[in-house]
Amino acid sequence: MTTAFAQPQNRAKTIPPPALRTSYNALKSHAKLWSTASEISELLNLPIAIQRQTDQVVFQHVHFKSGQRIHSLNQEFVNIYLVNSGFIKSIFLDEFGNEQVCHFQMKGDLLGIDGMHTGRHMSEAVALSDCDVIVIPLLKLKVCSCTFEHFERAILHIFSRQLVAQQNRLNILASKNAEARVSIFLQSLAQRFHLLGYSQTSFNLRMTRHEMGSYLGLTLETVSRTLSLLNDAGIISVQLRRIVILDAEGLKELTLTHRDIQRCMVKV
Amino acid sequence: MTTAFAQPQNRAKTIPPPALRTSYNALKSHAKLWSTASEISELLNLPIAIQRQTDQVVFQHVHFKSGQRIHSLNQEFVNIYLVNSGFIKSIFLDEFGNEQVCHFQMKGDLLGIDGMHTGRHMSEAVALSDCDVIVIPLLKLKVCSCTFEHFERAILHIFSRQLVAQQNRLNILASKNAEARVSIFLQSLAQRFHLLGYSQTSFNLRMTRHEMGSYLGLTLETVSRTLSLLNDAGIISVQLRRIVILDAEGLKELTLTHRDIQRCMVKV
DNA sequence: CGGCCAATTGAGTAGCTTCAAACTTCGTGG
DNA sequence: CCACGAAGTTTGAAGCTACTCAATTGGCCG
Repeated sequence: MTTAFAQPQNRAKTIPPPALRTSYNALKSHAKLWSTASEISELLNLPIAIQRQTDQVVFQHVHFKSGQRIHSLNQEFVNIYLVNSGFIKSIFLDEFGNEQVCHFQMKGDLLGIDGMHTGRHMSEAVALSDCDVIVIPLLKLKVCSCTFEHFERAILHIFSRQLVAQQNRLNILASKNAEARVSIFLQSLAQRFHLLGYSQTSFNLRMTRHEMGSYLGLTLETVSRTLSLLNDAGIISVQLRRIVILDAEGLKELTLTHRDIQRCMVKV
Repeated sequence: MTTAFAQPQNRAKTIPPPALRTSYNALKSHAKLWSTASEISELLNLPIAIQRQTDQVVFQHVHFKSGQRIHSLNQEFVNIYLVNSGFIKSIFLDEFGNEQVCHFQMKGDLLGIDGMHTGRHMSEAVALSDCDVIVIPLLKLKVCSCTFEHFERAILHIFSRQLVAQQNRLNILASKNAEARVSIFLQSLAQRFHLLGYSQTSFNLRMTRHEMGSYLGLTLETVSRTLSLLNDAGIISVQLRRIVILDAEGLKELTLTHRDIQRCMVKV
């Protein structure tokens, strides 16, 4: 039985901001405290499994309340975090402390790998709902190298996956208009909810218009306007954070910019 | 003595497009054919060195002429590539075959890691000048696991570094205007040339305005106009692809958008 | 020289941002 | 319980940035 790694200090250290988000703790019931490497592998949806012989090692789960920080800027890199339930944003702070949303993580997504290279986290992660997070003490794992080796290989795949995903986002920011960006975002959310077994046509956004805008490279007003537009067009129904996708096909069509269509015509 | 991995078929297979770029083969003279893992580690500028005992393994260098493909879309993922000399663009092709430039690679940069996750390359890499590229057959390395293990650890760091770099680009595309984007781009190029021992104030661009625009999320006209603007302001001198940075401080100041300054003021 | 491609420059416009105001929701404290 | 304030959202009007379309110039190569 290999040792387990306690990480309780993180939980209480960061005080949540006064604003308490709309909590949605549907998942809070099946609270687990420990996960094996196999379970983690499954959660990560990896092509190669982290091998079973490492299942003596178990990883601690930590709960975060809405608004709490999972890790913060310049914090020493010790752990990576795997979301088991809840919704998290990771943000990048520029020279002036303006936040730029990097990603929204949910079940099965990994956090905090940005700290590996420099040894310090380059970003912050903040819970947008109550969360259950598996703490993987990557550096300490080096000690029992048999486990680490498998983990490294797994993480390599995840990195590759994330790099491709980032690439995709770059392309979107570089070439799509507001309508396309928002509809791609909604579709992506819908798909992610679907994969987790939730409705893909009806869901609650967990982020503000501002956070959405930051993620999509738009202002909050443009996001709001675009949502209203899709609403008026009958493609979706928007009621504050409640989204219902009424016309999935129509939404898909919007991902093509005027520009895309023209370029397509030229080729044909 | 472990085996070395030949990879000659790549060289001749892809025919270069008719347009032959302005070649600038200053580095062509010290043509090497093989590199050890230590040499590679140094080239990659890694915090942890790939260990010396792996130096029995050597890696083949392959030459590419300007316009040739290093790897192409959907090609099976076998190798990753480390640039030893020359200038390369990696591009992403969208649904219509429009290219979106992901990155410009030069000495010490890695190519092709995007293929790891799916087993096929998600992007293409095209030489913008004559290049010398070290071929690292990542998958075959798994056989002699002692080497692979060290490599994996090294590559993990590189991935982390690249993810942070991508994050940065995302922030730029999401929040900076044309002026800021172009000046950040020029500064980044200047610094990279500097690190390689070249002049950081005077260099040749190896890419077209279109490619620059694609990378920066701008049209070629906007790039051209912005360069002319910086030229007229006396901050740089532009003569087609020849760039001279006249006022590095002035260039740095341009990286702050009107928007940034306002937000900064509000905070103070 | 002519053809081709890259780059520059201009004019007009679409789309997003900015600024501003009104409204809703939610939590807090009287 | 209601009033209040803070934060989030919506919507309008005006302005500006970057895009589109178009014409021209300059290099390069056959």
